[in-house]
Amino acid sequence: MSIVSSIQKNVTAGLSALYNQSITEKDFQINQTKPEFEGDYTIVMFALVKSLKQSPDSIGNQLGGYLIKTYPELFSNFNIIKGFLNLSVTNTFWTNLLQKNYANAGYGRKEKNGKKVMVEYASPNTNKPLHLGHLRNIFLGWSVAEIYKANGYEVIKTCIVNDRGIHICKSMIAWQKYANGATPQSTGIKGDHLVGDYYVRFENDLKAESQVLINKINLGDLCDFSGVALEKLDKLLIALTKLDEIKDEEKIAKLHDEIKEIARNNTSVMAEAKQMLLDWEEGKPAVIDLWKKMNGWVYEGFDITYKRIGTDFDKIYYESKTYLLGKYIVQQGLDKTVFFKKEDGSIWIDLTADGLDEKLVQRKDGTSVYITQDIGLALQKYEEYKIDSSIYVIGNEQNYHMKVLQLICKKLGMANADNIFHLSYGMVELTTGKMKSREGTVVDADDIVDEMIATSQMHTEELGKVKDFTVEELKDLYDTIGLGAMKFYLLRVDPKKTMVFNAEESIDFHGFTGPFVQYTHARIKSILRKEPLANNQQALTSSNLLKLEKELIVILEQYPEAIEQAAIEHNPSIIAMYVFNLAKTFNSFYTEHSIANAETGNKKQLRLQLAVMTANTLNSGMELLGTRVPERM
RNA sequence: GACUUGGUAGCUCAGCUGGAUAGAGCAUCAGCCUUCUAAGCUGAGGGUCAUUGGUUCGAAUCCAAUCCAGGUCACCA
Repeated sequence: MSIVSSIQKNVTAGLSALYNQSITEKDFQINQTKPEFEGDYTIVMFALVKSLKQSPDSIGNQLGGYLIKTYPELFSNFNIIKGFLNLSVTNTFWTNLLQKNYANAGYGRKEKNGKKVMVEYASPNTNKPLHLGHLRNIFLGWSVAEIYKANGYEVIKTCIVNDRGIHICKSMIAWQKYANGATPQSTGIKGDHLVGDYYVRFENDLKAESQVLINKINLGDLCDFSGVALEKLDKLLIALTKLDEIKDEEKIAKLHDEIKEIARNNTSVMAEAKQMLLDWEEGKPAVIDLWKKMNGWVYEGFDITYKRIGTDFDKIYYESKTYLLGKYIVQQGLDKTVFFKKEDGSIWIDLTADGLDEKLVQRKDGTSVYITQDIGLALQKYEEYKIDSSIYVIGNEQNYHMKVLQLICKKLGMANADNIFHLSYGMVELTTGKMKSREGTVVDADDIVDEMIATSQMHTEELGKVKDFTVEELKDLYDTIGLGAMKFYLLRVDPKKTMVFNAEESIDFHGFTGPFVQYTHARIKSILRKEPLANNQQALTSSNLLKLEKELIVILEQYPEAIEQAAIEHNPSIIAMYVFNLAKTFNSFYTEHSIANAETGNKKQLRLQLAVMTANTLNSGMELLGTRVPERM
């Protein structure tokens, strides 16, 4: 049990003994005492004044007196300042805590709780390489998985590959046109990048062709259009002439976007892509073969990246397989009247009673939409692994989609539908604005990883501390530091929030960064190589603890709580902040006090234990962030 | 327009289930390496917590309104 909960318990017991009133733990708060006051933990008396009908100081005095009398092994002293009861914890408590846990590598981690959770992350499309946004997603998913493991869950890491759809057809069309049979082998280009290049090629063609159409439309020439598209265009153009007078720029831009969309859909290249999608669904061998070939290149490319950044999956799902299950479930749901069919044959669910709209789950031509396969997959996950809960690491632009998905699962009677959790994370923006693939401002994952590793190499060489390392050891160290910096940078921010990626800041290895934490660890290991801690040490007599010694133990005591909180909030940044705080405190301690030349043998022993426990905890915490810590750097 | 998320130091972020004088890192300035790794440490300056009102012993935190910014509202995925 954490010290705060012990105090909570003791205070509740004390209050009921003193006042014969049942005060619960929610009726008062325990905070850490501010450094300018004496004491370790503070209880605010004001909250109790009303129910106990006494002055804050009087309650404080009685409660403080009771606590040190009743729990002398825990509390040594108290004082009251302006209604705040400050409690001092005995040195014995702190040294005992240190003695008990310093050598425990699993400190802070919980026993298995028998529950299974699935974490879905990464989930890329197979038409272009991974970018910075994917990295945030992947690091988050991995870290949350580790954090859940540390909390006693059995975790299954999974990934749904969006390998089917118009996007991959676009790459295929452009490849057929321009590639002359080029392959990753023949060009030396990583598979995912090669396929991505042809996707860009397609988009360029599409842009050029649609621009011609837009120009004609702007001149009032609609001869390229017919049917529904023509009708829509007519309406848009009329709306535009009206708005020109009002000068609502936002609305005008919106209308122009709609025109652009119609133009894009009316191009010959788009028609080719759509035809290819139909051919794919019909299973035309030539299309399927090409699809398999190009997807294969992408997977090879992804695998290289995954391996490099140290991520993997226990199970990979493919959309090309799950969509059929989705359609099957939609049929079943139709029989159960969860869904209903419209006259044109399309299938919908009515969510208006839940404050949402009607949502299409299957097109009139019988093909599945995005949510169809998600329904199938959600069910399949539960049936295949008998999981208790399911975490989806997906960007916040899909909040609505996930809300709908969860609701549908519930209506279909899925047992654990309430335990679907959407870990909704914010976009990664650049200092120059948003990343937009169409404008080529996307930061490529492989590039940025290269850059981070190169930077770590540069710094390491400049400092020249590991000149005796072998080539392999050096390479491993550069990877450890470069990736450590990268992961820490992306994980140190609350996942929910949009974050700004500052290229200059990201390669800074000082301050609130991964390398700072890694450095602290290496520093401790260096001491321990010279001053190994003997195993069979007698119990320490709890002499006076210095301020920084105690501060370190106090922070170490909070680690289990941090692990727990990180899981509750699905938030690795709690661990990042914790580990930084611990490293910072150790560094202050390190410069103030010598370990090797401590004043007494007893002190040396205590400080070595502190060093060992700090190193263990830094290692453990960084592991939860998917990051290694080096022995030397 | 509806729904939703955010606005805290020059920049990037903590703090938000109400508590004492609002914190880090970067950047700026001033110091510290013949003793355990200076990727470190110490100190200084830097704030109308978007604005206004309310709730109360006490508000960055809760409530309301307003302003600003992002996201969603597809028979795309």
